[in-house]
Amino acid sequence: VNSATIRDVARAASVSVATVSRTLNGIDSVAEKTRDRVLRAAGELDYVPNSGARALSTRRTDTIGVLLPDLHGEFFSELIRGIDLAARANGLHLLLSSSHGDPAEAAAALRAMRSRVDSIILMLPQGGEDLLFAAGIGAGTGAVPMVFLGQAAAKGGHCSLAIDNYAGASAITEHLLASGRRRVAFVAGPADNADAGERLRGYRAAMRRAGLDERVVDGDFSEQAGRDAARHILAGQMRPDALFCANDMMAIGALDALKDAGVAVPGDIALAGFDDIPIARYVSPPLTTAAVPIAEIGRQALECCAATIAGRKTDQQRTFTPQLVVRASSPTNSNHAD
Amino acid sequence: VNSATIRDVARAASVSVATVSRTLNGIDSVAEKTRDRVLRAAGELDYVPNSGARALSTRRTDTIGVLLPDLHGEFFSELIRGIDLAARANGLHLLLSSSHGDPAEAAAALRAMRSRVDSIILMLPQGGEDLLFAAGIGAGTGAVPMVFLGQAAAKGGHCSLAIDNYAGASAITEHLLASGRRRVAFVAGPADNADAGERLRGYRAAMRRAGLDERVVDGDFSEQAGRDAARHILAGQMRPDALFCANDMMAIGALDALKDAGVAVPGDIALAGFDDIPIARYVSPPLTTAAVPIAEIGRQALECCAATIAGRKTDQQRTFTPQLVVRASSPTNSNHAD
DNA sequence: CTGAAAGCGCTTACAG
DNA sequence: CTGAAAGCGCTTACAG
Repeated sequence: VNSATIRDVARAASVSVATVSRTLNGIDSVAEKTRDRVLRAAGELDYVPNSGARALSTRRTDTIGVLLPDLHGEFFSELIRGIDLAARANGLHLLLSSSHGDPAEAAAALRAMRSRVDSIILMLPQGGEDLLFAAGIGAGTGAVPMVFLGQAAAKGGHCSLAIDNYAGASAITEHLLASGRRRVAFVAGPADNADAGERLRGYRAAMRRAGLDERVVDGDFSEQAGRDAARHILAGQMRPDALFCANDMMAIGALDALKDAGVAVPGDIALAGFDDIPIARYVSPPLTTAAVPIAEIGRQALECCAATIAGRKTDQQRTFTPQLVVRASSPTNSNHAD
Repeated sequence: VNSATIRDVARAASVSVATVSRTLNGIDSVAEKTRDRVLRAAGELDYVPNSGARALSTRRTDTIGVLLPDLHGEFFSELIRGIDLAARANGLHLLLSSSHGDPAEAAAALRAMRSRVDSIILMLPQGGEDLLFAAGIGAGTGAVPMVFLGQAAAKGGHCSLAIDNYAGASAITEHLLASGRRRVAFVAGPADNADAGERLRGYRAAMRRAGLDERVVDGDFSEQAGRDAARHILAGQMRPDALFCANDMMAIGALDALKDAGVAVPGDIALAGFDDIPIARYVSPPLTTAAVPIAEIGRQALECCAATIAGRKTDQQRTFTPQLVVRASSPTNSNHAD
């Protein structure tokens, strides 16, 4: 790769490299005429500063690292889109990586990112946050500022953007109950996932308040888990009249299994999910869910990074409350005859 | 950011920085004892080489740039996932960017990426390829090797992975005709999109071979465009008995609009899409489509980058033929009474 | 307003 | 087998 260097530009414009640097960085007073000459030379040579060299002297990479547990599906797609949008607006690059749910892998990825980014947006698969800090990552002054996604509490002065899963799950459950359902079952997410835990807690609290027994089936956020859960429930004796899945993907899987089994939704069983991923409105019947502003969270995460880099603020915790979206899978005025 | 530098490690191990470098890079003969000492020191200091500095002397960044027209939806999500998978396997980082369909923006992004990556995977929105080369990007010896996605022809020794859209669209159209449909309408993709153009060509050829009139409605790959197209067609006089959308998202939009209008699918109108994005099988009825191995293409694109960097090969053109997937939206034995 | 020079943290011939 | 030194391409006090 033989691109032009700052020296080539300096030579072409008959100035020192210092002057080229100053001109291109828009700082310092550079004579109008000199400036023009430099700019023209840079343009003709199609000069683009070498980012590695620049990073070496400025200690800024203008890059944000993004570490996600997975890159699969609509949720992460939306999140990345939101992050990308804000990154472009801030002139920042994005270094993307996924940890595939393995905390050790996440730690390794974080370490590899260290010198390549100014800040990191990360979403940890499990309660891996502690693990991370135990590994010495994120602590100390030498640490890269981080923005945690989906964790209720920010540690050591880092930003954190969380979803009020408890409130969202309570709202969904209450809606199902208000529509006349009584035997509301819940399909849980991964046991070690904080978001999933809160959703479970929200469901439980709402059932308790209504004086009803809870019914929890295991799941792992995958569409297949939803399918399995639905089958499991149909095989049991006390068939529920409503099924609340901890995320939309599982609800979609469950919907499929229910249809296969000839169970009417919402006629026999009302169905609800969580997230409001784009597909949610296209399945049939459209899915009731708790809408999480995914792209917006991504955008704010990036803005948080940008602010931290710019030295404007350091930490900040924000919680997004999901909005109940009632669709045909669980109509409000349930004509459900029990 | 005060991470340990190679000098710190050298000091701690009582050797020169050259020896540390050699040890960590696994090259050259380093005495067993020295090696152990260096490794221990590096471990204790949690040393990670500064990537910018390393890139400066090796001219390798171990990073692959990915430039996509958009980051929205399942298609790109799958693609990125495939790329990421292979990147991890090859110890490569991913720098992600989207051009939002603007060729000028794409050129700027490419330029900004230049010094940050060893190779670039890019998918151009329009016939922007020519535009790119006209802008001097990708030409010459100083150029970063690129892998083109979705373009039939590789330029200047770059790799290219393409989809045989023509074959896929022909197959879909022939399937619809074979199931007894005669008035097959086509909802086109963006006029300036090469993939979309080929799909249109495939549809046209199949209709011509069958001696039938074509019927093309404009679209742009968005779900909304599919909805609009369906409405447009229902408003017309000659109502088609099959609708073939240039991609799944439009088919899903069309499906929604058809349902709203009380039109039975496939009873009144058979429906087909293209891509086989994950949602395709979850809509009701499940969508007939031409399956494109999206993640696999992403994986191979990355492998192509890796191979080029390693100096193994330079160019290569591969074409993937989509596979016809018949689902309930257009059953083979159509009980369609015309 | 501009230039010479040091320094950012690495790698790699070149000696020894 | 190991070290001293040059060099990668930038930025930034420090002089002038």
